[in-house]
Amino acid sequence: MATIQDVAKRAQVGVATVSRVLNDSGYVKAETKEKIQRAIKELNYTPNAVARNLYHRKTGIAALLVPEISHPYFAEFIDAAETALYSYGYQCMICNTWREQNYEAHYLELLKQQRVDGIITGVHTLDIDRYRLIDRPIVALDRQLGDNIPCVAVNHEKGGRMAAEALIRSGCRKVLQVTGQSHVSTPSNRRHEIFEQVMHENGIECINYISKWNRFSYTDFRDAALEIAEKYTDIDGFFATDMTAAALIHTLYEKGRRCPQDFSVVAYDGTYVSSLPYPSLTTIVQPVSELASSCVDLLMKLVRGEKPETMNIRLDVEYRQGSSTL
Amino acid sequence: MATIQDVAKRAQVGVATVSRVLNDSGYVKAETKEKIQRAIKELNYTPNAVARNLYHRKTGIAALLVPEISHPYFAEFIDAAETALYSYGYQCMICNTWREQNYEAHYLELLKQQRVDGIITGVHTLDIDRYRLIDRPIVALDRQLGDNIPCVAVNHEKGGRMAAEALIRSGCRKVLQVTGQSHVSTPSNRRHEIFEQVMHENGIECINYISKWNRFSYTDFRDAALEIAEKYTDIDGFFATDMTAAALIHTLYEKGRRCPQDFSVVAYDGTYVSSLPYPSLTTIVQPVSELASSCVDLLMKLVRGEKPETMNIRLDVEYRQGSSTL
DNA sequence: CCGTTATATGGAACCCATGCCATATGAAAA
DNA sequence: TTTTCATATGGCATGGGTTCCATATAACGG
Repeated sequence: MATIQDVAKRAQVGVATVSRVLNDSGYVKAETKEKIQRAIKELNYTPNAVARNLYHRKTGIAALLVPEISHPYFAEFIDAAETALYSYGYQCMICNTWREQNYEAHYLELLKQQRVDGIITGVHTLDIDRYRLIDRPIVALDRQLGDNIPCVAVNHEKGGRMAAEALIRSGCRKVLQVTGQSHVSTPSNRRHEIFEQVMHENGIECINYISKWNRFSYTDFRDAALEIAEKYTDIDGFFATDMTAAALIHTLYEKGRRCPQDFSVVAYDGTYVSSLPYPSLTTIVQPVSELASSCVDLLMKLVRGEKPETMNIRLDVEYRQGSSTL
Repeated sequence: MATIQDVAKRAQVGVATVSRVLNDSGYVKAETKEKIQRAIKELNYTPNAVARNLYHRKTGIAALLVPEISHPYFAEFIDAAETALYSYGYQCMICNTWREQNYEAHYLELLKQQRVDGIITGVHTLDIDRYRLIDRPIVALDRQLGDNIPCVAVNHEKGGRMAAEALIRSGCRKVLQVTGQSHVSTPSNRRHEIFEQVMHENGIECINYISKWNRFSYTDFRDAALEIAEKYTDIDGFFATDMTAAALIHTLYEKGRRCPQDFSVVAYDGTYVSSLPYPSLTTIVQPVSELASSCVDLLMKLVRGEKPETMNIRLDVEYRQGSSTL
């Protein structure tokens, strides 16, 4: 590919003058400018951003670490984050960690090498300490990564409470919630603690089913739903994320149990998945787009060297009534 | 951040020697090596990939152009592509074009500047000519971009035929297919031509409904489904992509029409969405992961400067029986 | 003991831009 | 006429690595 030297040679000027034209800075005679622009076109020249980035010590790239891109929650998150980054003139790199420490660690190292200007991490497997050594701006989604890394999340306490209350209103007497198997304590796990607490306060038995999958795959959800259907025949209320909730409804339907007549379901997340099953899901909705743009806004602040007003952003959840509860 | 100069100074050696240690090349005394590694650790030094990339004239980055990240088809595609790229030691940049020429053009320019090593494009809005000037390796998903850009797609003719035959087997007498509004002729549009053709061969009336949305949003799909439900009351067979098919089933159900008793539906794509509605969808499945890894394999070949054996890769589609047809 | 080779290290050009500084010209001000 | 300033342009250090080449010492065979 042509370089600025080639352009300078062809236009018979110095590289500095070409640079001035490229960046529209300093004095350049109109005539000279034309000559240079002609040379640029003739050579199909495009400035090398790598060289620019080296000089300016910034890349214009931000990275997103997610456990799984095709999970609807993260797909929507990435979608919104990319759009927000674009509006800041930033490009977006994605890193799929598959919930594995190795991937996460390797990617962090890679991103540090690539000198990305900032990182938004939505993964939870790696130790906090590993993040300390990455001296780039970082924003965490749904995870507390120490004192100097801001955390963006929704109000999961409220979400867990809303879910519990919806099932109680729906008349449930014995409920089950499907929880993740996360080792680290994340804000999002709080919803399960609150959910259980509210149930106990109301004298309702609450079973915690710990999911075993670590891939987003409908067949895994179905398998879990089948196991639940066989093991717990007397549950009349479920709390799970969108996809698992959908799998539960379908699986139990095949066992002859109708939702919402025989049992109720409250889902969590509120991705488009919640409108697909029949009956449609009553869901606690996370404002994914707002989460993403908050992360990006915050990250851009860090990139500019500004101090964020708060290290903990908590957005509100929303209750969306579907047909899976009474 | 520390540079190789800092490391050299601290270890009291030349930068060349440090470089040798970093790249494990040439001769370095064990003692010196240790000294250098100590300095690296003490300074928390990480080599600057931007500088490396500049010298080597390659970035180790590939870019994915997609119309919309959160669309399940593309989310799964990106997911698989990222994984494949990772196995080649490549990082993945994503660009959301929202089906707009401006975004697509702007991103192409940006990617050229950033000197990404390769581009996989899954978007169709921009003129072919614009791709000629991007002298980087490109692979196109589902689109013919001239003679020297390879195209990866599924056998859409077969897909369209299978869909038609499924509806015929299901006893349909008047069918409707929901098509995109694409201006450019893409391999994927072929399925609609074949579908219509097969219907006519069998003396079955076929209506083409051209979708108006250009965002992936369930409410848009529902609106379209509502319009269809009201305008065409005598249709007993539908052909549409997963999400639209789901919306049709739900909307018609609310109008008192049961699937598959009163009408049949064949969906296209075969993302996880097809397992969510009730009844589950009979679908023509595109092997999205294989499409993605084919694109990546092909792109890596181009990056290495090899000539691909074929400029047209066609993968097979699969018929998956659900409960939305008889 | 000397020429040859393996080992060990550093200097400097190179990758491709940017932008400071030096230099040169023409015009306006003094 | 001389000083001053706006205009115009080019040279070169800089950013942070890599690698070729030059140089130096130690080990080895003859």
